[in-house]
Amino acid sequence: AKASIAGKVDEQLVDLNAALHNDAKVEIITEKSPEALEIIRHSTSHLMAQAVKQLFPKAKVTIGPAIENGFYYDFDVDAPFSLEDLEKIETKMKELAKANLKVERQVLKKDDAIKLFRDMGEEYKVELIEDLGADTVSLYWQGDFVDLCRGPHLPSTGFCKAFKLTSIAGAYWRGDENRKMLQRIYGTAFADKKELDAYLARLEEAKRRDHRKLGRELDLFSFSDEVGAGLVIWHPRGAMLRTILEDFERREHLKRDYDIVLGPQILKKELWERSGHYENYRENMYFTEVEGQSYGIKPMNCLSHMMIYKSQLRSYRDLPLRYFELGTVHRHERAGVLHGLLRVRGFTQDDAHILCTPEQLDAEIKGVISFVNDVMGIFGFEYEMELSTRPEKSIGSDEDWERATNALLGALKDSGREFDINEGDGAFYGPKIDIKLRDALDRRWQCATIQCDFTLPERFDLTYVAADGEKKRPVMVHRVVLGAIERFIGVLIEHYAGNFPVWLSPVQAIIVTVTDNQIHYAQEVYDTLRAAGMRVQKDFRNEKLGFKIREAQLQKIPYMLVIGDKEVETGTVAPRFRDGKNLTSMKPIDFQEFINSEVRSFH
RNA sequence: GCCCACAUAGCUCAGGCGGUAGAGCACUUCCUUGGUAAGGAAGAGGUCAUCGGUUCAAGUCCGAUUGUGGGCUCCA
Repeated sequence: AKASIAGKVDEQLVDLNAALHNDAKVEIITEKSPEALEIIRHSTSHLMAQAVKQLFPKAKVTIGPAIENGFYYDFDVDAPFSLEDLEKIETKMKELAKANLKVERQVLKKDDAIKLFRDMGEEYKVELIEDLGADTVSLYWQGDFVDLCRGPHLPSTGFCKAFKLTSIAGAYWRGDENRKMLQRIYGTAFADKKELDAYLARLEEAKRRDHRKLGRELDLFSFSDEVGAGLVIWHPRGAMLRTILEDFERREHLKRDYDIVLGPQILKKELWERSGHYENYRENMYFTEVEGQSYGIKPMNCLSHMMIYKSQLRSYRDLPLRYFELGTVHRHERAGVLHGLLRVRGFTQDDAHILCTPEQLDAEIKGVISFVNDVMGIFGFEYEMELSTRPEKSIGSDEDWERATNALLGALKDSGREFDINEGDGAFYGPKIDIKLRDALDRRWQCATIQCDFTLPERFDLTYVAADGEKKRPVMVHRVVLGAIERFIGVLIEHYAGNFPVWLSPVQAIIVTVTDNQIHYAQEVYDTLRAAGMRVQKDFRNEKLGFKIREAQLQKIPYMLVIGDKEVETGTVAPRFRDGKNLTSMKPIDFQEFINSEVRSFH
């Protein structure tokens, strides 16, 4: 039987025992309802706060919401929590859940609530109530514990049946780095143990696929203390993977009428001052000074592209111009944010800048969205789009911002897909569309972005001659499809768990001999396939076949071509796929054709 | 940048209360020529991240630095 845990009255979530009025539209929320998880997690966070208050009476409570995969609660404590504390808290939570304390809602006048929390020494709650600005607030009691909360909550603590505390972290009060750092405890909760276990298993799977682990095991890349944090060193197989992606990108861009361009790594500081980057982004840039001239190592590629535009007088007949560059940039990311390939200091963007007339803007943005859609499909990613609007720290006129925002909005609406709006999340020079892909484990990653910019063309006085002979200002669109190649490869590794499709595999096949007797023939096969452009490797070592198969399997090489006496006699190879399936023997030339057909389906 | 934790052989990890290091895999050599996920033996490998301090004595205790992990803030 499904237990009822809350209710919905006139589309509002309420406690199960909420008062009803005539004509109310009533719905019961059970443990299996889509709304249930959030309530369960929120109530579990209260349960955790109660446990913490009992074990650490001096701890001050702040906030504790449900989040995507669980919940957290922030506490102000004298000493940080330890891992042992976490276990104690979890044990205490189980006790409190077993006691099945009734959870009760109480509505108080603002001043009474402030007095209540002030008397308890809970100054964070006082601040929250004061900022709410409401006349009355609701509180939730369970045993001796009370928390300021909108609700709804589970009827009693016994409904918290499957939870686990997962980690401790520091977190700023109200997310402000100038305010006090609190201690946050993360946990997760589900309706039952089975769902909790499934979630924990998914975490294990994510750990197994971690691109940092696979990157080392598959010998793709490394980092070095001596080189510096956040700077990737690509090993042969990783560099091959990158090259395949880059070749793919060049082809796809040429198909869509982009021009490939290339700018220098360092540009004079004065240019960055003119673009506004020096003003807005200086502390994240690297500079180098020679003979009294300061240069900025580029953190983005747009300035060279604008120089190309400015190198001649442009006519409206030339537009749109689409400049594409696999542009390597350096950004001094703060030490604490670096993370494997996903957040680095030196990386290469598949960057393009489209310069067009205002009339062409809609079509160009639509073109980029369709480009992104094609590429995501090839890698098997679902994705979601978000529009980010003007932030507080920004440059440009209200009029330009409105025009740019409308252009993006129009293209999004025309795409026929759903999208979210992030108010105030745009770049300092313009609004943007962010595209977040979903990988095989349903995690979201930001890769593609489309940014509208009316500011840089103004600052650099970009113009074109319109049909009427007047000089006009072009619009600039910054866009990436994969984003940073480094990050995209990190996501790809985890998405495929290292089992890249054949067209992406750095090594597509490995030739494995059974004994030394076949080396001569095997070498011929190797040379033939290499010459035909296949990424093939050889393993002619004096080891048992089983051992060599195991190693190739662990390297996740798609095809193993076994050559024994039989194959030498018949002039064939015996292919085995990495899933363990053996294919029928075929001539090397036929195998090459077989692989090609698989690869061709992607482009 | 902030909070917490961590740093021992190429990799994964052991090393009570301070007394100059150990395993498995990988590597090298030899034996083995074996048909689809580990054949056998021997050998070589470490300024215990770096710098400084305490101590008769420091992987071990303390501090700083660098790097890494989980978060927070940030991501033009």
